[in-house]
Amino acid sequence: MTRPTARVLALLELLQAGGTRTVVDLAERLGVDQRTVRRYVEQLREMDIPVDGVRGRYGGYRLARHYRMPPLMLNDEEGLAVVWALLVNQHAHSGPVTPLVMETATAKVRRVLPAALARRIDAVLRAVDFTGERRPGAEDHDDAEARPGADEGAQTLLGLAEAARDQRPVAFAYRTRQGHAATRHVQPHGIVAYRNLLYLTGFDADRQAQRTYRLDRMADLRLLPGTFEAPANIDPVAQVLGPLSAAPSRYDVSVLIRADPAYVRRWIPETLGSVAPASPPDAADGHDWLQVFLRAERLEWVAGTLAMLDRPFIIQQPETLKTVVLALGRRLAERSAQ
Amino acid sequence: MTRPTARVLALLELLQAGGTRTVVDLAERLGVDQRTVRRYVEQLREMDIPVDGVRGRYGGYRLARHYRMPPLMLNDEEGLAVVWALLVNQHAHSGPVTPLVMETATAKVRRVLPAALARRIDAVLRAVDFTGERRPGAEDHDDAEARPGADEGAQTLLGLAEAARDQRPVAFAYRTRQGHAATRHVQPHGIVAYRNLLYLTGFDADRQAQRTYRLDRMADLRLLPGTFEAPANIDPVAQVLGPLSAAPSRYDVSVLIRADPAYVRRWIPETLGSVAPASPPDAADGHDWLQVFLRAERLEWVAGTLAMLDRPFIIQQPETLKTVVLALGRRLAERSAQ
DNA sequence: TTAATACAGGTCATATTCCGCCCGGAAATG
DNA sequence: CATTTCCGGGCGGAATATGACCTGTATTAA
Repeated sequence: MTRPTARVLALLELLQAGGTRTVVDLAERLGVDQRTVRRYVEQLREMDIPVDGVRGRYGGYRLARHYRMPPLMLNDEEGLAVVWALLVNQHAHSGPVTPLVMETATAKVRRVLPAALARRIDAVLRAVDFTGERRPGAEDHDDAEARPGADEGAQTLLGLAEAARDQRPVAFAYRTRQGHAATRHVQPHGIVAYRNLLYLTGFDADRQAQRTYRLDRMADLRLLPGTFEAPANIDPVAQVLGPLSAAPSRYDVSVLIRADPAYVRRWIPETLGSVAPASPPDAADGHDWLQVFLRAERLEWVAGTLAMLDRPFIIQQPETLKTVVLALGRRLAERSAQ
Repeated sequence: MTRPTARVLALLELLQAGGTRTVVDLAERLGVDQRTVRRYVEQLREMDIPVDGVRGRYGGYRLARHYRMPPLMLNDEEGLAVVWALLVNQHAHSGPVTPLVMETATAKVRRVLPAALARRIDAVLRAVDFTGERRPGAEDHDDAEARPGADEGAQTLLGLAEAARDQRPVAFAYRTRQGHAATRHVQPHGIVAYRNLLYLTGFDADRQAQRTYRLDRMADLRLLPGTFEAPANIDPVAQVLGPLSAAPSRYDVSVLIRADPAYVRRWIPETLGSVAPASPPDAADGHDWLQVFLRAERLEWVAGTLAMLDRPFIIQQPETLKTVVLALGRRLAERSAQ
């Protein structure tokens, strides 16, 4: 019992006995100074063990009653669902928490599962190999970028959600795309999960306008005093998806493509364009043609997609797209000749 | 985690996750020297915590099976991690269990969380909108297909994992790509999660050959009597990825591309090809060029990808690819003229 | 057999931490 | 109001933890 670690553990055991104990009492039993007992309590709290301090006469320290997880009565499928979900997320690393947290959470959950189920699930964990693939779908984002707020991701999400629910304005440091950091004052409306990223929509008090923010670019979230009135008709999803598909300097593209709808859909997600059967301009062959509308930031991307599809197409709009496709065709021809 | 005390307890937590861990692993996780980890183990042993040391290759430290520290409550981040993972999986519907099971599991987990945390997480669930996105990355599979075995997916996975661990042969009904159903007798070796699908690798007793099966096409899994000897060198991952990237009628493609590696990686996943910096053939500009090797089933796909990338490239191999790219370029030019 | 892996543990110089002892403060009780 | 109890800052010296380096040994694969 000469080591601090052992004493902290002993303190935990004392508290686990139940009831409320004063610092004086604890200090005597552990053979250390009262101040040291307080420091130990501090340590336990840092380990997320909820030690309540009751002030005043008849006060003392006590353990919050639900510091142990009650046994989770999950059946086989449910137990697997929980562990599996954690595992997949850990590998994909989407969402607001780090893989490390996923791991400790998995361990804790596993420990409260019924022994028989735990053993079965261990077999699964050992048998299954996850390929090292990254989750695709990051085309729209610069993923190379570091995530400085990754550790506090959970707190940011929890805090924003509560603020939105309670209609309380928030402030946070925001790193813009250019790397500048600045403080934003926002009335949070909703949070949208899209393509493995989280976005906050809200009303920017400084700019007096609706804005969208990426949660992984936020830091130092804090509540501001007061409340706000949430506007009636807000659609956070539309607000997030809108700018992504209908950006300021956008092109409305209209093309006919002779292909299978499902095939086309592999390259043009729903959020970017519509795909519908169409009758061809010349009545030669009566079907197979699709009318595709889409909005794009760059016509080069559209040209590339048309090339990737490698199906007959007819460009209707805009005229410029024809030039871009022609240019791409020439570049390809040229390069292939080398 | 700067305190020694906290680190010792953290080590205990790590060991409680189960399994055997090496000192190197533990030292990295705790951020201390290996010697220090050994000292920590010593401390735990002094506290009568039975830490077994397993020597030799595949050795490591492990907790004696009986010892169980009371499972601590999930903290904010961990609670969020569990619920979030379930939620994401529910929407993406990957893995072996149905969304309905996800839902009941989520409800049960939510109920054991401390009230304060449960309230915070409820706020998150209410605030976050999931866009209706399907998980991308399904290009290789026919996802439209129904999943008849979805309900028993969990049992199939659990059963196969146990069979693989215990080296017991199994039988199951298998629906082939053409829709035929037939019974297979297999010695299960490993399970691989790839692109949201699960694959079993094993030795087909009837065909006397290594085979790969999709778990979502299996039904009526049952154990067969007897055991089998698992071959020494099996690599389930390679066996699953092999046929996908190195198909029978394949092309070895070698190109130089002048672009950013991360940019190229968006279109060429790791499983399909390698990307490495290269010196250009003409020493004109000394950098920026990447040497890309990839294997493809169809050269048209390679040509489309080169078009999509829209960066300067030089085709090295195969000669045929030049023709294909040239043809694509001409088609594009032609179509854009209409 | 040899090589590789991984636990076991000694020693020593140097940080770092821990501890007890101050202190003033805040909250509950009566 | 006084009392009890938690709360936590600061300080200096003692105790401890740490990393670097080293030798040894058990186990397994080739």
